[in-house]
Amino acid sequence: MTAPRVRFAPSPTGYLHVGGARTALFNWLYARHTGGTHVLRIEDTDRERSTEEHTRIILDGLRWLGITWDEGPYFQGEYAARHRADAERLLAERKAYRCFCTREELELQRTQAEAAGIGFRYDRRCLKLASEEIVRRRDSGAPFTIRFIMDDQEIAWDDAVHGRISFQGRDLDDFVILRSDNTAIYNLAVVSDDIAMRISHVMRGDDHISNTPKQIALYRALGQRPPVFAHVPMILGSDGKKLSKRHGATAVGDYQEQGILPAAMRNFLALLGWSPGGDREILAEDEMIQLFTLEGIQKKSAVFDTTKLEWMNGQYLSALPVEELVEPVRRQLIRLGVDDDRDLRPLIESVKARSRTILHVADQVAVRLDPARATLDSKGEALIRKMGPAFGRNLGLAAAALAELEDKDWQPDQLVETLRRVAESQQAKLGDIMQPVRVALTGSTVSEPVNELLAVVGRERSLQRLSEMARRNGGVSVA
RNA sequence: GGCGCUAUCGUCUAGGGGACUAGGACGGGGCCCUCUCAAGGCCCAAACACGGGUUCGAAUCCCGUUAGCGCUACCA
Repeated sequence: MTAPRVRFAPSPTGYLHVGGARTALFNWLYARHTGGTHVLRIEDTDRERSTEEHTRIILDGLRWLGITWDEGPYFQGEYAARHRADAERLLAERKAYRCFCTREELELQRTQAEAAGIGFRYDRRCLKLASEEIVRRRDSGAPFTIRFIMDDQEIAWDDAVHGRISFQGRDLDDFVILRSDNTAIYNLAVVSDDIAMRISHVMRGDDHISNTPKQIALYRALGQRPPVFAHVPMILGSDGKKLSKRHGATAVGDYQEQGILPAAMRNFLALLGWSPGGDREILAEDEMIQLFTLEGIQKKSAVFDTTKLEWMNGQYLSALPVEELVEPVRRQLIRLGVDDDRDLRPLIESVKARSRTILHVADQVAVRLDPARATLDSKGEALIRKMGPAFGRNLGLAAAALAELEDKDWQPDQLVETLRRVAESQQAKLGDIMQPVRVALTGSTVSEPVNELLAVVGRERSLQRLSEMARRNGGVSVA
């Protein structure tokens, strides 16, 4: 058996949708798993909606996810001549015919059928035209499309994910394969290209299932054996409807913006509609490739769960070496208006375990670079209210004690010792000293251990902020 | 309306006739750890859509019902 040839064939009429990205991922995984070839083909035959900008965004999104291709990108628009030749060949072999019906006429027939409660099926009136009539109309310059003759027999195939699927030819109508402007319609273009590119496995969303019998008929009419079809389930929004803009972020670029790591996105997408069997959740690229099979693809559509994506991103974030986060975090800091040339590594290290996205890391790093940026959140406010005057007083005492430490002693061990002594001298719980410090420095009651926080913020900035907050809350300033 | 696809915890899923008291993960709840949170560990709640078969035995095979979704263009 020769190595499979698969393709990802997006149309550049919008951004790279997560559903498309997942289809691309499956194709890529299958190619890598089998040692096959992954072909990228841009289906830009819808001239009205296709743009180069969209093509660029799709390519960028694939690269970001680490999805590579071995051939292409090919552009479908460049094969118009072959599409036309295929249509004309079918016409010459009497497997297709010219249709002179206008859009208006067809629209009328459709609405009439609808009103009668019957499904519309083209009535083949142009197939019945006498040949002199056809010649006459053609010579008079009347525009026409080319329609493919659908036979009435059953068309069935063994889908690699669904098993046997069967349609009756009589339920399908003679569909248009070539527009009156001589350009191919989707079904013809796809089949023509897949034949030319020797595609052996067509993996695509299962919203294409109903196109498949038409395409199989086309393969046969063109004297070719159809490829293996694998229809992968769709991705739904949380309401169970097809994922769309209404559901918020649907483009791969949106998640990149939100600080999701490509490896996390890839892992999450792989597990949406595919399972390696067993309990595996976090899968490295090579494991994914090794374990990927068509049999593991789910039949049922899957709901995109952002919360789980973020959890997975958190997993990747904490496993990632700090070095690899420095650049993405610095980029984000600049967008936040923070330009500081300090070494970010210790700061990232101290916050990344508590973060789910790069944005979240950057926000926290920004506050540690400059505690004056800290804004009180509801939990911080609640603590101040709850502690009353003790908040400012304890803060003042802590600041005074910490001020005694010299720069070289501003280390986690000494810091925690100092604060413990303050607590003991006041016969206060450690938390009553620690929490005000935490709130003063971060605005919230949540952070890394306070001693680490102080160390990372640094002596000068910490003392300044602590005194400031103590003063503002009725405590004694030491600065 | 027609045609097609699908159906296990709220969500992602494991499960291929007996190993099912239906497992894992996210999310939720609790406990431990602890200055807080996260992480980690332990625990709890939570599902085989319904009805018929087949079989000694069905989440698993078959049929029907219901529901959801997709397609039904000179879009892709």
